Amino acid sequence: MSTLDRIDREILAALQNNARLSNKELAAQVGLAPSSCLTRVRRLETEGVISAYRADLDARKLGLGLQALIAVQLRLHVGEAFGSIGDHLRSLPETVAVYCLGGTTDFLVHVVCRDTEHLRILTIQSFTSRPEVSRIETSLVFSFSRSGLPVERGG
Amino acid sequence: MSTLDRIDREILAALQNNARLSNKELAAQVGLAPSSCLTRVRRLETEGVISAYRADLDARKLGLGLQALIAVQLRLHVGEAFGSIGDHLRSLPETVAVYCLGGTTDFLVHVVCRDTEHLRILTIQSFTSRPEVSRIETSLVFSFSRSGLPVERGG
DNA sequence: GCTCCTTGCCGAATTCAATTCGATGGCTGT
DNA sequence: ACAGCCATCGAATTGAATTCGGCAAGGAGC
Repeated sequence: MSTLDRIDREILAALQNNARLSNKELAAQVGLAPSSCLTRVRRLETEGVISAYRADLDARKLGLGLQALIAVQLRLHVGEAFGSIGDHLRSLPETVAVYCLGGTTDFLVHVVCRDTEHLRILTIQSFTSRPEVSRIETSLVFSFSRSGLPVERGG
Repeated sequence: MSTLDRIDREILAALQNNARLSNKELAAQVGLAPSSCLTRVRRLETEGVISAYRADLDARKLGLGLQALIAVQLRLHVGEAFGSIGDHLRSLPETVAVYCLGGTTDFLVHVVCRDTEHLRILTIQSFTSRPEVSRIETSLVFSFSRSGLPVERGG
């Protein structure tokens, strides 16, 4: 796997900002011919530097106006169940992100809900009732913003 | 703004999964003619249901092998500085996501770093040294996974 | 019940982009 | 200096995006 030069990084920055940029426009932005640009994008894809292209949706416009972070602490003796509870948390439809952490909190789960009642039922049914779970702490998310990875000078 | 029907939701699910799906393929998946499908996608974009298209990059392949969550607690009397510290946190190149929370933790910041030394300097220079910040707590992120919003039956 | 109007769909025609491929020029190592 | 390698280019081709006119279904008003 080759190293990323300045143009690669410009490509990554541009696609991180707008994944639907046409190859022609992208090529113009980075100063390459479309064919050369396409070659680089393909390489970045196959090497896994670009892992996916995703559309970001507005949760509120989907009727999901409530977001929360749920900190999960497991019982001490459930080391072997670590993976399965992680899979469970990831598989919930309300789950947007799962962090597996070091420290007293084992998992931090970002969930979206319709309303507080939905959240209440979710915490009870999918978190507290699990035997591996020792305790949870739910925090309301007032706002959430995400940005891309820093692509300039990565090493 | 109109309500989302079953086909809209199929479009959203498909684009959430692969934002670079061609309009032709997308149309085939949802059972519409390409022209009709394009009309719907345009509507979802202008209405803001689709807020962005982003390329997901592999942090490790960019030389960013260390991720952390930094919980930030502000001093009691800095209500007016809430916005500015939030902007500061969001503007850091290492920042991937910022949660503004209710509870004892005011902000939770997801950062990516090259290594532990990078993280150490980041926490000191960009977090602890800020006057608005009362205390921080840094947790290592062992793994992180993100999924799309639930698009079927939104509420 | 009829008609008008709106809305969403289709498919052909057109425009434009993606992709392929052979040729060119620079770099590396010998 | 020479040979081999690699990334680039640009023309040609393929294929997709986009536009547009017409059609059919559904609802409102009469």
